[in-house]
Amino acid sequence: MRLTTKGRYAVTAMLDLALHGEKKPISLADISKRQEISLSYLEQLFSKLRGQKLVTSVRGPGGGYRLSAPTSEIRVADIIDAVNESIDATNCSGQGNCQRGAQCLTHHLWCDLSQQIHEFLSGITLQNLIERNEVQEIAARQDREQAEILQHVSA
Amino acid sequence: MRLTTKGRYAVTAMLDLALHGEKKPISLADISKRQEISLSYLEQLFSKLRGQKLVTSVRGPGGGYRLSAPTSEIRVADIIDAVNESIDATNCSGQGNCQRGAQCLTHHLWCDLSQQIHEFLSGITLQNLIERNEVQEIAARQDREQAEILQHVSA
DNA sequence: AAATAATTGACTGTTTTAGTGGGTTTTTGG
DNA sequence: CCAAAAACCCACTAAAACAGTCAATTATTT
Repeated sequence: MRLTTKGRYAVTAMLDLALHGEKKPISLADISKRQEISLSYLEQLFSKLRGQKLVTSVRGPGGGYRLSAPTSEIRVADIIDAVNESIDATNCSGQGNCQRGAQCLTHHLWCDLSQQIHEFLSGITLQNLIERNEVQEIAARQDREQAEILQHVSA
Repeated sequence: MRLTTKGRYAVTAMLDLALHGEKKPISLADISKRQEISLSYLEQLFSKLRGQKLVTSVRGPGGGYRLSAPTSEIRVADIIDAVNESIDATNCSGQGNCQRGAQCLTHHLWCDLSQQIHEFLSGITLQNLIERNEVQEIAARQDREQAEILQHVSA
């Protein structure tokens, strides 16, 4: 099982989209600045997210990405799955052939753990995250910081 | 966060020890055969398990490893920790400095997830695993298989 | 003395991560 | 119409971790 920056970045970027993309599509360049994730890396991630139909894209100036479903219907588990970070904790991908075709001694333990994690992350939608106070506060801070940077540039 | 064969092997080996090591110490060679884990790799793992005082060692013929506590007091989470597979799902090791000293947008989510997993794996002891039917059955199968191999060798 | 088993440490091939860089296409605001 | 904005696509890479091997040494017991 893996949960690395890849999955974390994907969820963070999707949450950024949920917070800012109500009206117009949001460019990866914007997300890159706000969340401090490299643009090229975001492109890779969004290629997968688009493949799994979690977002839709609009090309050209003023374009960017949109969520392809309401925030209350996009679950964290879906996002992590989309970027190929399996939530599966078993070695045999749940097949039960971990020891010469049969189950290894701890097979059931990892199955139970996988299910536990999956239930937890499936129970959390982007909407749930938006409603949290900490998320609101951090988002506000990030918006302030970006506004300051824009001032510096224009000055 | 990572959960790979390293952590899985460690738990499997410890469970093997719990199942077979009631009277005499168990050699890594035995565990290696039963659980099909390379001996050299087991040596690495047990070096760490010993460092965390989860097992004690006895050198020389008839030696091997013993659990250093009753099976009901060794939790799966302890074993995974011991082999350096952090159960922490955050990028900042829980420090909250994921974005230029402040918290990133999804910091709390990963904290919650970490806690969830930790609680789950802390709630399971080796004794709990032993008491499961599937574990008993798989252990019995492994003992049978090893007995057959011994017959082949002597024949 | 010989065999057993832990202990130690260096070394290695492979995979994944976390990117970078360069180019192409599509679209639109001016 | 056209230059710029943005998605899209592909190849490449350094570093780390994983999963393991190999060889040598030390301690203990029969």
